[in-house]
Amino acid sequence: MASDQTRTAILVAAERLYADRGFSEVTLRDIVAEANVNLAAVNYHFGSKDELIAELFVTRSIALNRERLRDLRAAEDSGGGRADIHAILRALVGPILRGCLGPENQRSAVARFMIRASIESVPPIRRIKNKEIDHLRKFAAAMKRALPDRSEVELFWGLHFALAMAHHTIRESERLTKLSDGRCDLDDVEDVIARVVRSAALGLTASETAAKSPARLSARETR
Amino acid sequence: MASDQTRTAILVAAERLYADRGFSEVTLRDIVAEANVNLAAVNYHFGSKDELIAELFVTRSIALNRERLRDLRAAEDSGGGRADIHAILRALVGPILRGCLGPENQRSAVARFMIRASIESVPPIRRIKNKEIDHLRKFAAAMKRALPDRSEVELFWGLHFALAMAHHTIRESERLTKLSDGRCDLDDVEDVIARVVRSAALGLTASETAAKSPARLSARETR
DNA sequence: GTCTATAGAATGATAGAC
DNA sequence: GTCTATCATTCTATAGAC
Repeated sequence: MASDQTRTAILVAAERLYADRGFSEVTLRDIVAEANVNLAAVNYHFGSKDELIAELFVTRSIALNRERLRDLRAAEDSGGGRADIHAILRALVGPILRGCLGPENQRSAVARFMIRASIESVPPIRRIKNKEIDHLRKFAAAMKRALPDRSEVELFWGLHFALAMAHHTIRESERLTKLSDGRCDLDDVEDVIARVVRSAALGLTASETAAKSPARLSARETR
Repeated sequence: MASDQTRTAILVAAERLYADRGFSEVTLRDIVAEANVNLAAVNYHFGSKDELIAELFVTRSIALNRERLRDLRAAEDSGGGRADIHAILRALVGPILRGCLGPENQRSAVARFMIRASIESVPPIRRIKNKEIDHLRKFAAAMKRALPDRSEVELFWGLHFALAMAHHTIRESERLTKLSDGRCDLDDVEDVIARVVRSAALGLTASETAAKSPARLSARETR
């Protein structure tokens, strides 16, 4: 049972250090020093540095996905099995944005770790992300119920763009703040969520005819 | 002058290997073997592994930014100093999407390198990206000329979301293909560009009143 | 100036004693 | 399960040949 103590100590120390400094800047020796355990303990309990990162990320991803699905179910239940498209998109992007944005000092080690995982795309994390497709399919299905007249291709693109805006906002929050001289307020998380949801929903509900306009031929004379 | 040969050989080999395997999977020894030069030559010509990556990325970024600005100028010139918002957004996201999407076998080592740079966000590349703000300001200014009635905050968010959709599509193209069972065609680059431009422009031109709706209070009972 | 050979410091991983 | 000692590999730095 002493094993569990060591194991947990490593996980806690690793998450804190990765959140603060990033994956590439933290060595196994840093982690074992912070956790007050032996260097070989990491390899014994997790197998490798990559598997340690993977375990951390899997744990946090499961919690995030559970939160998303709870919000989605709540939205569909309150709509009698068919949720509003805004509520669906809000369930998709709300939890991750709430965890990763907001005033600096309020962000937990958990959220800061997830930001790192989003920014520094290391191999073990990429492998896990590729398995999230089943989870996303549940949202695609809910969107189909909300907008039965939309083609599935359009729905997939809308889902994709919603995630794009949410993740990019997390990844590049610093740049957006600088670019706008602080006028874009990234600490107002609910405002950010509303913007992402509104923008993604607009693309899904606006008249489709504009999509195939010949505008694509303008402004290009070379190549 | 033999220096230039060695230098160039290192750059060519490094770009090819990084494009194929990713930054974390390629060692300096792999690069010097591919380039048929000595290990220390890398340090002599570039100082460190990070500076080699930085030089590669800077070169490619400059070329990309030049292409973007050329498209932007062309759009503004043909509109008498005020371009259509669609043309501006197209100049912003078109060049990078054309370089990084399209049929697998048509993607050059250059484009594949830029994809890697976009996916595996290593420290030297992050540092450079943070300096791109001046470049983006030129697009923000053009957007202000195109939509003088829009608040600057809205314009910055629109610019940000356009980049979000473009970059996320490059990063997660594989996942979108799998999620949609191949129904979202990422080889049709001009269609992807049209979708991104349309979606971003919609958010900027649609009636603003919806942005601050009370919908943000729905579907959340906990936390 | 240009490049090579070689040494140094640090990292992830492992074998084997306890 | 835990720990010490050690390995192979990596990036970096430098002395000195051409």
